Amino acid sequence: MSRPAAAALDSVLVALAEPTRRQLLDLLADRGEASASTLAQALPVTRQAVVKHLTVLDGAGLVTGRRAGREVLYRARPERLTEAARGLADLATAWESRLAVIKALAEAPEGDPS
Amino acid sequence: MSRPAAAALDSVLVALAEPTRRQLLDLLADRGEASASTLAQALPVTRQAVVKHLTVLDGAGLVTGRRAGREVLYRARPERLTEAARGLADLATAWESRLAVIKALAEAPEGDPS
DNA sequence: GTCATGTGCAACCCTGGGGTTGCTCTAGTG
DNA sequence: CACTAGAGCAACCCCAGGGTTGCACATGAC
Repeated sequence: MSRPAAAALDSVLVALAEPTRRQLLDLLADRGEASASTLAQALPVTRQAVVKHLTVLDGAGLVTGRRAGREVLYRARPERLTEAARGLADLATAWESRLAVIKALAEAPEGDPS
Repeated sequence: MSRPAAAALDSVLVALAEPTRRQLLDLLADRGEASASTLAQALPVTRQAVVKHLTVLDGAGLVTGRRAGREVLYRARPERLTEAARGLADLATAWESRLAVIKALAEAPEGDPS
């Protein structure tokens, strides 16, 4: 069941790996909704750069945009973040069990009944 | 208390954003321990590339290496992943509460007592 | 001792993507 | 209507970092 989620997780991780994008999400969490132009004013980058980042974030599902008159307002989507967190947690669990198996085998009595 | 954790989270996210590194972690979870040379044989990249990735992963605390004779054996550290997952979950929660506040304000009666 | 295997370091190449500028187009405002 | 503020597009710059090759160094095997 986690197979299709892998790609989604990946895109979220890639999106979150960028400091500027993290900042953007932070700003959005603060303001609720904001346009690219507005967000750009709070950052040391151009509106265009912000737009690109928002595109990436949108691709990862971390953000949605809605048109309001002549501007586009974006807002954060915490659910996706939650899902990503769950994905990572699941991964961690999977690793742990795999490593546990290995450890068990290593500590098992030598005479293995092959 | 989550302030210093932010940097750690960032390094983990950056580390995990790389497909090859994800694969490396997967391999390590499978084998328990492995050297860079061994890991490189299972991937379409050079040992040097693997070494670089392992360095990054080590920097993020996702992996540890121990010297064993003339080779260095690495193994995954699921705990760090778990911590990262928690970090993301906390972030998500923070966003949600902030957005909830904003929404509440938006729906509040117009006559704000400024 | 010699040989083989594996690590460590350094220089280098090259693509991806973060960032910019410049322009056009659209939609509200006077 | 003319004017303005914001979105959208495209070309371009630049560098971080993923990947490579080549060689020197260390350690176990013979």
